[in-house]
Amino acid sequence: MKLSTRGRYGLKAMFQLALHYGKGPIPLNVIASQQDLSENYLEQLFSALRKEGLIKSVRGAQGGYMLAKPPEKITVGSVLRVLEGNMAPVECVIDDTVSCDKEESCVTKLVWMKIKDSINSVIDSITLQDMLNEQKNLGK
Amino acid sequence: MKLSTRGRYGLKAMFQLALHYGKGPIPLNVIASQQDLSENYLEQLFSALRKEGLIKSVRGAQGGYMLAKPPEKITVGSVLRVLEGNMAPVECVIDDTVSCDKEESCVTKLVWMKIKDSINSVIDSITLQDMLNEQKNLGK
DNA sequence: AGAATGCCTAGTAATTTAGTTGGGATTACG
DNA sequence: CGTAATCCCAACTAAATTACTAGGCATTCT
Repeated sequence: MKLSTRGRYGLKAMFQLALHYGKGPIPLNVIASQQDLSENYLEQLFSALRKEGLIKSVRGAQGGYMLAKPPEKITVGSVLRVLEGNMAPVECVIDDTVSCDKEESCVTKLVWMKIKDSINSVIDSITLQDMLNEQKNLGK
Repeated sequence: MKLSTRGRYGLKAMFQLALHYGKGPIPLNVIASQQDLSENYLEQLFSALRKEGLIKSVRGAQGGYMLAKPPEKITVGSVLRVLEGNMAPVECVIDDTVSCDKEESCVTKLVWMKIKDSINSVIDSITLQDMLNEQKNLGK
């Protein structure tokens, strides 16, 4: 049960934007080369993040990307959900609609729900600002 | 970040074995047909579970599989780790050895560790016996 | 005008997942 | 004793997903 590169690259890139928050846009190629990623691939991730309102872009020369909101308003969960889809371990616990035809009394479903809730409570409780703070502590 | 069918099928099958614990072996084809799965595929999962000592087999006619330990001694975590590998969301937090070349002060790694710890604390706290108990409650 | 950017869609290569096939070994039962 | 029921194992294949790559258009700063 692994995250894909979308979540991994994406969160790291968002953190870069957070480090630069308030100082104007950063072009994609800068982030891509800092992290040694394909610029075109990262672009796809940023496109999704932009459509969901987490970042905004400035087109044209001297353009680039920046956070659409201050780092304390962006949770890790919101980033990961854009890039990875909902963070449920199985389809049947994504939302509350009954999706599992067979079993009304499915015990494994209870397990999957507990896993889902636990993941979500972690990722929704961490903001980019928290990560910035942790970065400072690591430096010391 | 989804579980594969290995974890999903496998846990459900282990639960079936738990329901039958103490009553002799159940043949694979019974479980496979109950859950409408390929017998041969399920066999691969059981082979792994057997090698890890979670279930044991009786060969020959009237043979089958049974739990190797009572349901209260088998955690969901031990089952999922056999079938899905370690349950870390990224490679770099699987064990304590330094695997990430670049960054000593990698903030995203802290996030991944928190996710990992939270998943593991959930799955290690649920046993097959807990699932049996929950089943009873659902019935009421 | 031209260079530096973002925007978009479609293609493709690599990897992983989810099986399938088929033959062998063991054992209960008639 | 022989046959059917079972587990055991390894190799193959098909399908799906992931991770890019390619390339052209749109916008804007200088």
